[in-house]
Amino acid sequence: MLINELSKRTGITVHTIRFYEKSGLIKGKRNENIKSNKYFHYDDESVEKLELVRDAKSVGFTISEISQLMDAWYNNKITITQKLEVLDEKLQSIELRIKQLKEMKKLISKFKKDIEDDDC
Amino acid sequence: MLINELSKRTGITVHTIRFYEKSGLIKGKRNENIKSNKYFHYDDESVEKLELVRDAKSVGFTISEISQLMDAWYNNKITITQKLEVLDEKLQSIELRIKQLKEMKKLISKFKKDIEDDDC
DNA sequence: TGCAAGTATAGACTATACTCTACTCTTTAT
DNA sequence: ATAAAGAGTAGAGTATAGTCTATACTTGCA
Repeated sequence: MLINELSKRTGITVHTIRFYEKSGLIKGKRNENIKSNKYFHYDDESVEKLELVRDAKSVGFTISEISQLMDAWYNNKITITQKLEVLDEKLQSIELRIKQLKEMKKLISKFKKDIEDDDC
Repeated sequence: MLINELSKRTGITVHTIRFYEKSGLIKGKRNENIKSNKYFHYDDESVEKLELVRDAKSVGFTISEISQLMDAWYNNKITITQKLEVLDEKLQSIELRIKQLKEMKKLISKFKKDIEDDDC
């Protein structure tokens, strides 16, 4: 599929997809048999990757962290040990974030309760 | 206390504190009796606020979201109903983030397991 | 008294993550 | 055949959140 369809399938704009391509998150392939244009072709893996990007972004991962995750997911040039290291690191940072969010939740809830009590 | 002490107490640089002041997160007070300088004076509330800024930032809140929280915490110009609205909204966004983080955790754990199983 | 250290303001600079514009070339539909 | 739509590249512009520099004034200590 070309970039327009990839965009429609993922809901990510063509501009942003090109930005991700430049950032190395996804890679379109040019068809060697077609000499008339330089269009990039994308497969289902690109869709999958962009969905991962969207999910990882929503939990606060940066492009460079997502890049690391992508390598663990798809890159066969790094060893299994290295992959597991990246994944464990990300799991730990997720745990920490959950912990911090729960603390913030407690703080806001407490403050909310204080306001409600003062009101009576 | 002056900005230097506030910086030492919170671990936030003088530059960043000034940036937060410009952004409206904290407000130093000038002493009307002192005509020779325009130094800002800060109290314990400023320390408290900067600690809240730090905690809220660590869970991914933006400056403008933190600004809203600050208003709910300290600003008496908005009604209790409005304060509770802001707090409920933030609680909901925290819940959502926790949910998303747990999903991402599950995804990474599953992928980790797949790698470990393939290894055997 | 002098000068290093502290304070304020304005504005430049950086990094991240887009977002958009200009320009060129290709494809497709009429 | 031609014009709109789509694709590519380069580079400019935007928003957020700082970070740093220059300049000028004030304070505190030897």
